[in-house]
Amino acid sequence: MKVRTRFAPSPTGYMHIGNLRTALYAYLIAKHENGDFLLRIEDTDKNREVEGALDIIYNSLKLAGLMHDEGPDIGGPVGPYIQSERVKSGIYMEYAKKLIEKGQAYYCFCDEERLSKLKKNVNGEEISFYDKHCLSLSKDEIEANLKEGKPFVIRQNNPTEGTTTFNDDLYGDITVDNSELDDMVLIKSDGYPTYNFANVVDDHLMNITHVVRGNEYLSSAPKYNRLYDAFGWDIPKYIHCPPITDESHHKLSKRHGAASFEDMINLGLLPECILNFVALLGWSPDSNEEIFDLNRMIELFDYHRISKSPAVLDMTKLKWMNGKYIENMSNDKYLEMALPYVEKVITKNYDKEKIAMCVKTRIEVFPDIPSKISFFNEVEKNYDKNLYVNEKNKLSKDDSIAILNDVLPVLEGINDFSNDNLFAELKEFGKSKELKVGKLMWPIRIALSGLENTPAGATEIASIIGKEETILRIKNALNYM
RNA sequence: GGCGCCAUGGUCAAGCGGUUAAGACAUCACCCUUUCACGGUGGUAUCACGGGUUCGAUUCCCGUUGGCGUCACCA
Repeated sequence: MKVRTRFAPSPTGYMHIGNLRTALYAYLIAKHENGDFLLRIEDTDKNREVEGALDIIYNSLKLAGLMHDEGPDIGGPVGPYIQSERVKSGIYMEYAKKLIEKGQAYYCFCDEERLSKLKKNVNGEEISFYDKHCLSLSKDEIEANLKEGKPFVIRQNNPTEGTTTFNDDLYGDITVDNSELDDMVLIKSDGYPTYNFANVVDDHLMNITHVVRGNEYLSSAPKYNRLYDAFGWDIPKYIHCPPITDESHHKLSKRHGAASFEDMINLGLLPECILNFVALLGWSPDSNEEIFDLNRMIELFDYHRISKSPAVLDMTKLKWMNGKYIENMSNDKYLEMALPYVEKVITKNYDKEKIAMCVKTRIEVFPDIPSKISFFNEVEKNYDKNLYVNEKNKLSKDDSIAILNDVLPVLEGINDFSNDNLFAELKEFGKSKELKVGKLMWPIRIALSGLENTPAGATEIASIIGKEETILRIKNALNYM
């Protein structure tokens, strides 16, 4: 049988990073076996509709490169792929009624008031459990209520004794007492199905073979199994994924800063890097590889190696990885992405490509660029004069002043300001003064940049800003001291 | 609170009865160097605890502790 997986988000308006990983794993499971990956929209809660949410889902998947084979936008043989549209055809109600006939579900007319009486408060948390009140309604009573137009829901009828077992490919067999199984609502009073019901019906109707989802569904999975059994349907393989958390082991939330795919994109992280990183949060390949593109992931992916325990998202490593991606980029692609950031701060007529190349191995995200290169455009006024003291080179401030004074006429005499030539000439000059290259270059670099750390050496900077500016900056430095 | 799941360094993790307990990020030291970064070498640091089972447990079983999830007409 062909492997078919699905990503089934509800349109909430953003792509949580855990969701993205779920989508990725579902995609990889399918593609590793040349199967189908489908997109289904679970919009059965009309109160939570968010405008533009659908576009965010499409755009995120596209950006991540997770192209679906069937979905609302491209159609497919088992559509429609939006649950609110499926509702219109009446399928959920139809299947719910089948369940009622089988005695596996029943009408419930309880109102909110009665329901609220069933609630208990445990440690400040509201907990409810339905008491099967409406299960005992006679056929006549039900008919009368229905005829009267009384609002109703349809509930699953779960046994109160015995146990139910389901199997997850990662977690193995999990058995729970049926007394734990609440009679959950299948069809809401507005006629829409709940997630609990719709996902079972649709996964079956769409021939899904592997159900991939977060492990917050682990505790309701037995109830889903009872639904499959009641219908006589084959139960798909379950793969419940562990959560991704923040440093304090809480679920990543919006306030954490970067909980969603778009948050991370906005931070300047590359989509392919985010995908790569997130794949490794809860899964690892057989080999020691850890930087790979989507195609390589498809090759390597074995879902049996997905971990069962939660993973903390480490921003530091994510950024490190992004730096690796930038480093490994072709120069053409790199320049295309870097240049806009360079142009933001460099207004003078310098070689912007050269400047961009200076920072290629020194940035983690593109937005790091401006702060690293702004000195090319202009030296910060009141920089710290103590920078002219450098212990490692045994350099005092007076040494620096002397070097700058000595080197000024030398530079004035050089016309070829290419890096190679400058370096050669200055090295030669240093030799005559018995100055080590490091010691000689230090004050020059400080004078040209006003910074302790720069993305380029003294002569590289000089070659970029040119002779005139180099000499000007050294004179300014001397005046400043 | 009931039920369920989970538990290897600060973090991601490999391991699936016998290992000097991989690798990566972070961290520290040194090397390289025209500063920083990159790169290189090396170091510090992990099997939550207590019982079993076994000739032998990080690995299997039970318990404890801790964390997380769930208990909606949300998904």
